Amino acid sequence: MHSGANASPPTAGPGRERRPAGASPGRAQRPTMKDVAARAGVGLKTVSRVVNDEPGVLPDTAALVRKAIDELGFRRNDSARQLRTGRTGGVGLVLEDVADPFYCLLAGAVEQVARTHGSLLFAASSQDDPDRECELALALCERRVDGLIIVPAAHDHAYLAPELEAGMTVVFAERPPVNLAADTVLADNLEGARRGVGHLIEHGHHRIAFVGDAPDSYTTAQRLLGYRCAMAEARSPVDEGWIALAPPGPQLVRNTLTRLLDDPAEPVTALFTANSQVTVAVLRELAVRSRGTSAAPAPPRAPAPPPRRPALVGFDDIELADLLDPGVTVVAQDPTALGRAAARLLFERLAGDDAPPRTITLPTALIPRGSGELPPP
Amino acid sequence: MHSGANASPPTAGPGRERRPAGASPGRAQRPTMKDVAARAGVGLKTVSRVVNDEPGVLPDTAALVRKAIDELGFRRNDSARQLRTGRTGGVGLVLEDVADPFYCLLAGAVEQVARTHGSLLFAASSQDDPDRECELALALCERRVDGLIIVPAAHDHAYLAPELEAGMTVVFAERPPVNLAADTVLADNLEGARRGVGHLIEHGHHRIAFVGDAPDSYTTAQRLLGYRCAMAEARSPVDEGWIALAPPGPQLVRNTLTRLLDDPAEPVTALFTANSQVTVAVLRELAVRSRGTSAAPAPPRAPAPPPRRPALVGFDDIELADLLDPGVTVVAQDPTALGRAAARLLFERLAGDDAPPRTITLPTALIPRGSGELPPP
DNA sequence: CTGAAAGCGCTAACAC
DNA sequence: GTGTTAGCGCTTTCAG
Repeated sequence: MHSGANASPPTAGPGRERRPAGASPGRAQRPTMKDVAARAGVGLKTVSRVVNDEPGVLPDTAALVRKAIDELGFRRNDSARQLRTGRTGGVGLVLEDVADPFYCLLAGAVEQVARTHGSLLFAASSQDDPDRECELALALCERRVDGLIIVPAAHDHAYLAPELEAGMTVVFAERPPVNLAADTVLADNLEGARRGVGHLIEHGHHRIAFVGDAPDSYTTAQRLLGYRCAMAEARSPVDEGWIALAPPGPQLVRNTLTRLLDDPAEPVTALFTANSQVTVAVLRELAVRSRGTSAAPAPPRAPAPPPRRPALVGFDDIELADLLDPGVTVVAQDPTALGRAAARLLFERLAGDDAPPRTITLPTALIPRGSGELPPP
Repeated sequence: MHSGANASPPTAGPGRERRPAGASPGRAQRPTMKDVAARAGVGLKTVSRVVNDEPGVLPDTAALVRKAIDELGFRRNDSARQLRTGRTGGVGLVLEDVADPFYCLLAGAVEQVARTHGSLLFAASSQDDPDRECELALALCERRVDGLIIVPAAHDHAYLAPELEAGMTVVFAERPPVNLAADTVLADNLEGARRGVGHLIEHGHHRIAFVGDAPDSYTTAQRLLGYRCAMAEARSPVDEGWIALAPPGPQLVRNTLTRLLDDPAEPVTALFTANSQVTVAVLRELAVRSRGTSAAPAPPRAPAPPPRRPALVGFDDIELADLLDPGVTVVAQDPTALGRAAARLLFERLAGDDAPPRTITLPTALIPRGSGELPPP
């Protein structure tokens, strides 16, 4: 094809039919650069130059090549390019769940930064399963992503050590890695919780419960620490019974609230909920309790005294928190900022930054909306 | 290396140092199958067999190979594998925004299905920009994803015709393609809107407004059609002034509501909001109006009569809709079901289904929560 | 300015 | 059972 005999007009060639005899009829074979070169009557490298906008091609030659490309419907095969260049133009993101409204904001930020660097995003959900995190992270390494951002589910990240040694760039977000030194971006969980609980204390509360979920979660542990700090600073003794750590199922939350709020002797007057899932579960239960109290006994004519509602501050902002009554006061961390910082750090590393691993801590914001400013009875 | 001279003990080799002299110190060179083969003292193909769990390798040999793999920290390079096999084990998803709570549910479902087929997910946000959709879709084609799911932003999908011809599998979700025949998964927008508006009519409303955003959006158009159907079926005349089509910015929404609700002659008594963004914007504005009416003039002692609140049914479910007061009645489409159906369809095609393009329409669900059951004044 | 040749790391065909 | 060879489609190197 590349011999001097190939003197026929470039546009007149019938096109090479490369599909093997047995190929399925639906799956057409894609043309390659070689095909384009043949069609345009130029060398392979010239096509490559045109496709990659490299200089040193006569405009006329380039036009010829582009014509062939369009006619053939050629599209460069990135697998081959990646194999040769070593860069994939992709970053991997492993997090708990892409469908979660919190994490999808993080993912969105990562994608946006990646885009400015010409990279596409692999999004993978670990479902908070350590094995799955490992499996996904390694699958992404196998795909030779340029870099990896991980929101850890695993409690040991030694499995990544060989990858780091082999040159993989990894940044952890929201939770730090265990048994591994790597860049990390965190929210200031302890300080945020301290301020949130401090806010309740400022509004006159002393008997404040901490409602969290998994006790072995890093963020919950940090936030609990913040709670203890705030209480200690206020010289408020903590009853260990006020600390509820259980998955936020409706029944469990109900029991917890009953125990905390309906204790005739010493009910708590305020709740600090340790993350958005818990906050929502608690809000739902509080709503049920309100309805249960007011619906049956109070006739609609007399405005029933609203059932005593505990003050509430939640960690993590939640959608429509401002439209609820009362508005939900929260300690908001910014998942977008988290993702953006992690992605930026990643691309700095990819650009050659060799400094020792860094940890970036992002501030949280206290947003008063009503629920956290309710006074004690 | 592979000549007969290579008779040294397999495990004793110093390991090939393949890093070129000028390589940056941080980026180590990854070992290849060839390195593993040398280290284990076996042939390349044997390593390949072990890595791919192919049969026909003596357990002892396999153990030897695995040892070398671990020692070297070998991980198969998927780019090379992809180049050879033609399959990438990746699917692409182009949608408006991965950070959107609606679309991230769709993305989560796609990822979950992909996972059962051993595929990873590329998630890309078009930001509803036609050019960006095109750019991303073609970039994914260049990467030779096994298949592509697109939530269209573009108004013309002819640009994908060469890709389809070349064998790319594409499924459209939520909105149909234009100028292209391809598989599509839609929600029953028209019927959903018809039922939602019908619900308001059943509750005694006749003067019902339709509040949507972009008038050129497929979904808005379909839902408006559903609105007109319902009104026509009820023999309720439609005042074209009730149809508000504008982006849901706060000021615009405020003006719209003022026009619709404060008309002293003939205010509408109910609102049908055409998607979740509009619904939320309207709810926010209604809340402001309530506060504005009750805060200033009414002293806290006398329970001010609640400002007349229009009934409201929204298209799309929204987070915490049940906790608002009143609860928000919605016509819910199931983004997870949408994503799952699209992904399943995609993998059926990849498995060889050659039938002509199909369109799947998914039902919607009317969820009464209070706002849609408010009677007219 | 252009092109031929080498090879990225792997798998598919065949040797042995 | 195991090894050798020949590419996959591209970029790199170096020669015209």
